Amino acid sequence: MGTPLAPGGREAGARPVAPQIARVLPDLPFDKVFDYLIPDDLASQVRVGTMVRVALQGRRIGGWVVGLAEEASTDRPLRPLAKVTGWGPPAEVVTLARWAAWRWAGRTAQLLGTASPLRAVRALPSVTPSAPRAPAPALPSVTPSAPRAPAPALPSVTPSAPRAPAPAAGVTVVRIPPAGDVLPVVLSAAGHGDALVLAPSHSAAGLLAARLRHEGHRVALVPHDWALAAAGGCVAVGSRAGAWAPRPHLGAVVVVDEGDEAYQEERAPTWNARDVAVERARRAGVPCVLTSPAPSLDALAYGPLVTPSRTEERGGWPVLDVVDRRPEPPGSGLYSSRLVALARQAEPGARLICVLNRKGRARLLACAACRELIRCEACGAAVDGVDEGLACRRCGTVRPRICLACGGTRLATLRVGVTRAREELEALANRPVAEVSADTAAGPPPADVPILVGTEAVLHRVAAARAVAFLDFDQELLAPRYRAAEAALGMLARAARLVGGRAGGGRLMVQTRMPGHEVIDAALHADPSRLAVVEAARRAALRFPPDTAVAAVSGQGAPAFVAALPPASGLEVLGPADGRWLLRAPGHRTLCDALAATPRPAGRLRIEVDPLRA
DNA sequence: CGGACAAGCTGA
DNA sequence: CAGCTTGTCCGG
Repeated sequence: MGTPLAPGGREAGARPVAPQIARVLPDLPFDKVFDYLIPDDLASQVRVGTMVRVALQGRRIGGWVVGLAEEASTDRPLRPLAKVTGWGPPAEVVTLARWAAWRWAGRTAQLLGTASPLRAVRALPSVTPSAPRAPAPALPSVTPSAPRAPAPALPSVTPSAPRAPAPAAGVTVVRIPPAGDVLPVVLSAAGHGDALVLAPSHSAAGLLAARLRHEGHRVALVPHDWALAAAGGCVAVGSRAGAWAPRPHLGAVVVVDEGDEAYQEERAPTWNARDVAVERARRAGVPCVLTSPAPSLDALAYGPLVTPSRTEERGGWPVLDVVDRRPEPPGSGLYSSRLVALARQAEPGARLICVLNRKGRARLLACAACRELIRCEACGAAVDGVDEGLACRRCGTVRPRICLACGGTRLATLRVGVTRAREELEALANRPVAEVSADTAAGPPPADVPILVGTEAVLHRVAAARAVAFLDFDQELLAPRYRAAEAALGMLARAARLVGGRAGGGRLMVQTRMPGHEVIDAALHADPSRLAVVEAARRAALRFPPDTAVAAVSGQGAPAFVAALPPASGLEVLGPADGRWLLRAPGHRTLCDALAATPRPAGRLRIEVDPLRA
C-alpha cells in the first residue's frame, strides 16, 4: 500500500492554494525553464521535483517541475501540463542539481536525470513509523580496527536512542588503514535521520548495504530502491549516483574511499559524488564523514583529519618490499631476482598478483646492436612490433623489422606489455601465470592459477591475494597527471586490502628506480601524511588543485569558447596542447562563474571541471 | 533536441 | 529564380 502521489502538504478541503503555474525544465540539451498551467486534477500531484510531460513545439517532452508560481513569466498563452509521470527528486536535490550544473559547467537536466528514479514512481511505499531499530553493534567488532571517530558519533549507534542528537555539522576526514573496517563509521552515521552512504563501486555499495541490514538497519540500495529512499526512515547506500538519492530527513553523509576516481563522472559534466555529497551535507547542516586509507588533498581541504593510533594504522598496512632497480643495467627485464623468488613461492591458495599498467605487447623497441630507439621512418613516432614487421602507432606506416641506424635486425623490448610480461614470468617462475586485464573475460580469473599478471584492473577483479607486486611502479609515480602520486598511493592501498594487514603475513612489492619517493615512503611507514605534506607543497608550487581550480576545454567549439571567455575574469588560459586548453583560476567561484558567463559556440564542446588529467 | 524559417549555392 | 542545402533561432 502506498501513500498517494505527491501529497505536497495539500489536504482535501483546504482552500485551493495559489500556485497554478509550474516552472518546468524539459529534458533538453539546454537549460531553459518554461511555464505551464497546472490542471486542477493534477494539482495534488505536482510539487517541485515532480516529473512531468509537457507539450513543446508540437512534441511531448519529459521534464521536471523546478518551481511553482502564481504568475507566468511570459505573455504568451500557457499550455497545461500534459501528464504527471511520477515522483522526482525532492526540492533540495533540484537546487543541488542547479548548483552542480554551475560547479561542473553542465546542464541541470542531465544531473536531474541522474537524481531521478530509473522507472516512473507513482507512489512511495509507506514508512513503518517506528522501524525496529538496529541492535547495538557488538562493541568488540567496533574497537579493533575502528579509527578514533569523532567522539560524539559513536553513542548514536545504540538502539535506545531513536534519533540521536545531531552531531556537529561539517566535514570530518577519517583515515582508515587498508585492512581496517569502515563499518563503525557507517553505523554511527546510520543512526542519524535518513543517512546517506556512498561507496565507490556498485559491488562495494551492495556489500555495505548487506552488512547494514545484518546490523538491523532498514536499507535502500539506490538507485534500485529509489522509492524506498524517498519514503525515508532508512539508510540509503549507493555508488556515484547515490549522491543524488532522495532523503526526506537527511541526518548524516558518509563517503567511503573518498579519493576513488570512480566517484567522478567521466562524461561531461564531470561531477564528483564526493563533492556533491559534501555540498549536500553543508546545505542540510548535517555532518559529513569522508573515509580513506590515504585521504586526498581535496578531502583534507574540506575539514579536519581524524587518524587512528600509529600502532593501529601500522597494523592495517602490510609489509612493503621495495626493490631498488637502479643498480641493475637498463633493459635488464621486468623481473628482479627478488620478484622471481616471490613468484616461485606462489600457490593457487596464496596467490601473487603482478600489476603492470600497460597493455598489449612491446611498447618501445630499441636496436639490440646500436641501442637506437626504433621509430617510424615517416613520422618519428614509436612503433609496434606486428607480424608483418613494425607498424607506426601514429600514421600506420608498416616497415620491416630493421634498425634504420645500423641495419641491425635484433630488436630489444624496452617496455614490456602485459601479454609479454605474462610469458616472461611463466618462464622465470616456472609456474602457470594467467593474464587479467580490462578486456580479458569478465568475472573472477581462474582459481587454480598461482600467479596473475594484469593492469590495475586486476586489483578490482580479485578478492584476496598473498602478495601484490607492482612491476614498474615508476609508471604510476611518473604518470603525466597532477594527481599521479595520490593515485599511486591509492593503488598501493587497494593492493594492501587484498593482502591484508601486517599480522597476516601478506606482502606488497614495488619495483622502482625511485625507492625514496614519498609515495613509497608513506606506504612503507603506513603513514599517508608523509605523502600529503610533500604533495601539498608540490601542488601549491605548481598551482594545481586544491590550491587552484582548473578546467579543461576541448572539442570543435573549444577555440571559439576560449576566445569568448571574459578577458578580466581572473582566468589563466594555458595551451592548447593536443587541442585541449587548460583554464586556471584561484578558486571554483571564479572559474565556474567565468564558464557560466561564456556563450557556448556551435559545435562540440567538452568542458571538464576538475579534470583527472591536467 | 528538432522544427521553422532565412540565407546561401546550384542549375538552367 | 525554383529547389535544395546549411545555419540560426527558439520553444511556455
